[in-house]
Amino acid sequence: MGITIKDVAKAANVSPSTVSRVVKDSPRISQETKKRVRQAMRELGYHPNAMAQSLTSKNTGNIGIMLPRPNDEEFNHPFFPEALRGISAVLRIHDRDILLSPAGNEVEERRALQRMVLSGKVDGVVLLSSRISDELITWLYSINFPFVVIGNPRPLGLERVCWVDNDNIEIGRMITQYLIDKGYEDIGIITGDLRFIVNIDRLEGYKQAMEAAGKSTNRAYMAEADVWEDGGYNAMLRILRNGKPSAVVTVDDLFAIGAIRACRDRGYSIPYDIGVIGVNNIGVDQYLMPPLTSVEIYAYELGKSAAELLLKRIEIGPEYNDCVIIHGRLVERVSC
Amino acid sequence: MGITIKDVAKAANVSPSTVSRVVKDSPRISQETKKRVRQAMRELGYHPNAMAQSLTSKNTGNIGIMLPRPNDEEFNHPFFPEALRGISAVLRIHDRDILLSPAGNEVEERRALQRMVLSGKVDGVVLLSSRISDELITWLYSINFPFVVIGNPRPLGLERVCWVDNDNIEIGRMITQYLIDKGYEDIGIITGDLRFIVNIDRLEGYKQAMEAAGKSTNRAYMAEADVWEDGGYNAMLRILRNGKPSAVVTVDDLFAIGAIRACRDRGYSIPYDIGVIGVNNIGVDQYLMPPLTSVEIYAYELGKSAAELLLKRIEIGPEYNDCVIIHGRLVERVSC
DNA sequence: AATTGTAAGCGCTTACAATT
DNA sequence: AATTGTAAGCGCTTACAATT
Repeated sequence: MGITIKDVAKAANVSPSTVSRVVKDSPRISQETKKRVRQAMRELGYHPNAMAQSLTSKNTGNIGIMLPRPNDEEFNHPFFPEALRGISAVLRIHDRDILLSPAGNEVEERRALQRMVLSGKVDGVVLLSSRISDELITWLYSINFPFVVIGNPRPLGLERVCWVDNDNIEIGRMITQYLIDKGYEDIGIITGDLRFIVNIDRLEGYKQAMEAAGKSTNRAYMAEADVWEDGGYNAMLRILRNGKPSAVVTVDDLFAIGAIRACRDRGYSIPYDIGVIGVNNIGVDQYLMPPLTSVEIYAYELGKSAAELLLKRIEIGPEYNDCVIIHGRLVERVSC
Repeated sequence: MGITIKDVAKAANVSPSTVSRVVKDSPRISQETKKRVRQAMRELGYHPNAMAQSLTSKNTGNIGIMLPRPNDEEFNHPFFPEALRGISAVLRIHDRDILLSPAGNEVEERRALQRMVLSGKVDGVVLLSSRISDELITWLYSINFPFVVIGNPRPLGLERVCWVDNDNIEIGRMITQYLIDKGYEDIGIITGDLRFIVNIDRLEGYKQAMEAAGKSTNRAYMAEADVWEDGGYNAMLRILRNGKPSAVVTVDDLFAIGAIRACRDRGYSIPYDIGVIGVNNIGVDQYLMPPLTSVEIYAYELGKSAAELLLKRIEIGPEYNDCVIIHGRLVERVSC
């Protein structure tokens, strides 16, 4: 700390602007000068001051990420580190850093985002949370700030947002169809919070597949889970109070894990008495008893594509917008 | 974007310095002036430019976090989101943001840290990775930059580093002792990579407990696992090739999950043929078959304490240093 | 003594001018 | 035409001066 462009300039016997140009490797500077300046930089241990650079150049090199709120249970889902990995992979190449603004609740979240954006700490934002409220999206949209959402902003009817998502209706259909093809008769479903589009869509896919197979959906075999394993456990218990489905579609592996436990606690064995299928293909799936059939949703790719779209959006400007849909792949194991 | 302190000054009919003081709620400004200036700020939609503030005030409001490298398998361990939650919880209160520098490998990691620090993008750093090489620690130490490590820097012999950790020798002792008390005879162990202090320590605890009980440790029943479930699976298989221990200590639940599967694949049932115990008390533990006995290590608290120490270190200066040791708590379930 | 303003400076970038 | 320098400016902070 302390060595500035001026010190280097003096040492290399050039003007500060020349040093600045050498730092950015400008073609306007001759090779000999560059050599001399770089030499001086090395000798003095010069490092550009990022804040000064940002102030003058108007870009920060930072991308803001809105994770689910750390207070929410969502935060602990393996999806997020995986998506974050994907984002990191591309930001790394472009020499950008990630800025996280810790927020405990919805109000803080909105304020955190506004501060990040309005105080100029980031060049763009990725909204990595299905619960992300329309509010954040519409606001960013309205001020024309670069952002991309991981999830489907379809209900907002905004034409030019960048987004990346799985085809969750398709995934709902896929897992339901798989059970149907296996010959299961009465197929129930455990969804997550139905204020999330991802859950609405997977449920919709389930309904479509059931209908296409000429099966009626039975409300007694449908339950909305709240939080992960416990939520899945309780939801399954509620279903079992109404009767015994032959199989159960679950919109998330963590729900499936809870549901399986509930079945077992009621004396049912998986997959013989009840088949169970999940979504996400999380790490433990193949080590569960029985190994859980699931859908790989490619969270890493989701993150990667999101970062790529955002970078393009930043570079090209508001006239750019695009979306990427990533298809799931069923991973067959033995739980159904 | 666009509204500066000067615009507000003009609108409120004061000087820029007055506006600046109002922003920081300086006691040197009268209530009436504050009111008037704030009014103007609201009307114009003023937001302070964070970069300019940082440039002049010499602090950024950002804390850098070195997560394990996203390319490493470690990155996907539930420990990290949990520790991150704890860090977030305290940074939120102090209105600080988190800066992550994506790094794919060791070299990039070092460069990322150096850039973060030397370019002045952060006021302090938390090293959240047991593999974090001494190099990073000793460097930060040598330049007197505020940092805290989650993990035990003991081998470096640096006197004044801030750190936070479990007592991993104690944890190793605790889980081994638990098996001994349960009457298990031949107790093996699956450790992780022994270049990590956490693993060395837990192994040490195991040895201490065995010795104290007058049991000899059997190299045939000791294995080093590489990556998580698969690593635990393979390690257990290697042990079973040498014979059948009556129980196995595992330094991580993910290893335990793999190990249990390996036992089952060889026809052994848990806990009747082989007892298994893990460490970390991850979310799925109680939903496993059988539910896994483990040790709660309070990753959230670890993160929280780390952030608190770091903030103090930043505020007070290099003469401050402290460490926090968080004790594990055994969570009894049915796997042993 | 309490309140406000002046002006320099933080460390860069970049339009424009100057030099060869 | 190729290379370098001058100087203003980015949006703040803060020591010091000035005013009441």
